[in-house]
Amino acid sequence: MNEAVVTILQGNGIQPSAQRVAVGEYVLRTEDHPSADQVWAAVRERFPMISRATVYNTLNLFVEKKLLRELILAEGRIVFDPNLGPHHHFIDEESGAILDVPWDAVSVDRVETLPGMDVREYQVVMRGRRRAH
Amino acid sequence: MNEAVVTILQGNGIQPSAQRVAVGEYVLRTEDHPSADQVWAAVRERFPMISRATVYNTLNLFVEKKLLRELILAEGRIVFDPNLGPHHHFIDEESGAILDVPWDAVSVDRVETLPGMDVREYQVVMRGRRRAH
DNA sequence: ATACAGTGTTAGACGTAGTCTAAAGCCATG
DNA sequence: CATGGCTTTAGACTACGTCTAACACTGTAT
Repeated sequence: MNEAVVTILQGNGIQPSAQRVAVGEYVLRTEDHPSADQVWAAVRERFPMISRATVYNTLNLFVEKKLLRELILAEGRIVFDPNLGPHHHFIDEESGAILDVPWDAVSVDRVETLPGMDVREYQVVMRGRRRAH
Repeated sequence: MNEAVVTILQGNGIQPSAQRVAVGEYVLRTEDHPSADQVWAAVRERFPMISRATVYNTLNLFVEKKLLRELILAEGRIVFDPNLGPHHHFIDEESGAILDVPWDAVSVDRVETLPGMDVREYQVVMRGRRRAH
């Protein structure tokens, strides 16, 4: 078992079972924005007998305990983002890949003053093509 | 048959069948952001024998012909937005309602200069609570 | 050691959203 | 009124996610 992940789980009030650690080892480290079934597939490579329900339960538990954030911006699916700090998202229309965009890379104004709305959080969602830079 | 809708469909190269006009009468006028099944339910009230597949086919046709825009920001579902001009979106966390926010109500800077990304379109997605104003 | 309680895991059933398919219907044209 | 092309239909199918009920594991009290 990975000690670092065990510590993170315990620090957030989660019993570190073998299955939860296996899910955490993958999903808390990845730079991707995997869907639940992608997490299931990745974890099964090292833990072949883990069940679908356990992976879904564990992901929902991690979201509840704020180890992951749920994003709803890819094609009709929920994906998970271990990057908890505020940031924006860029979706590559060619591959469907979701990239993080640093919070300070774009600036947004006047969100706080919208009439009739208490904005608790916001982000810019961009779509386009990746290119060489 | 609603003449205005018939004209819109014909002007966009769509044969105005009775079913397509019925879908158009609802979805091209609404201020809501209905899901496909909500459109199906609404249209069936006046056209009870219309099939699910026809509604889905028609919505996809409208999107392809640019009469509707597809949004992927509600809870795991695709919704349709007849407001084609650029605008932002506010999601009321209490009710799940999606509200349009005028393009000029917020300002966004430096999107064009992101290294490695050709941004073709973008929008600000806000979440929070509605309040009296 | 043994029983028990509480937590976690499992397979599979289920619900919902959306797509696909094959057959049938409609309608303009010759 | 036969033909061909487009449209619609019901239902099968797929994918994603949740739920359920049984089972397994762990730790504590006896």
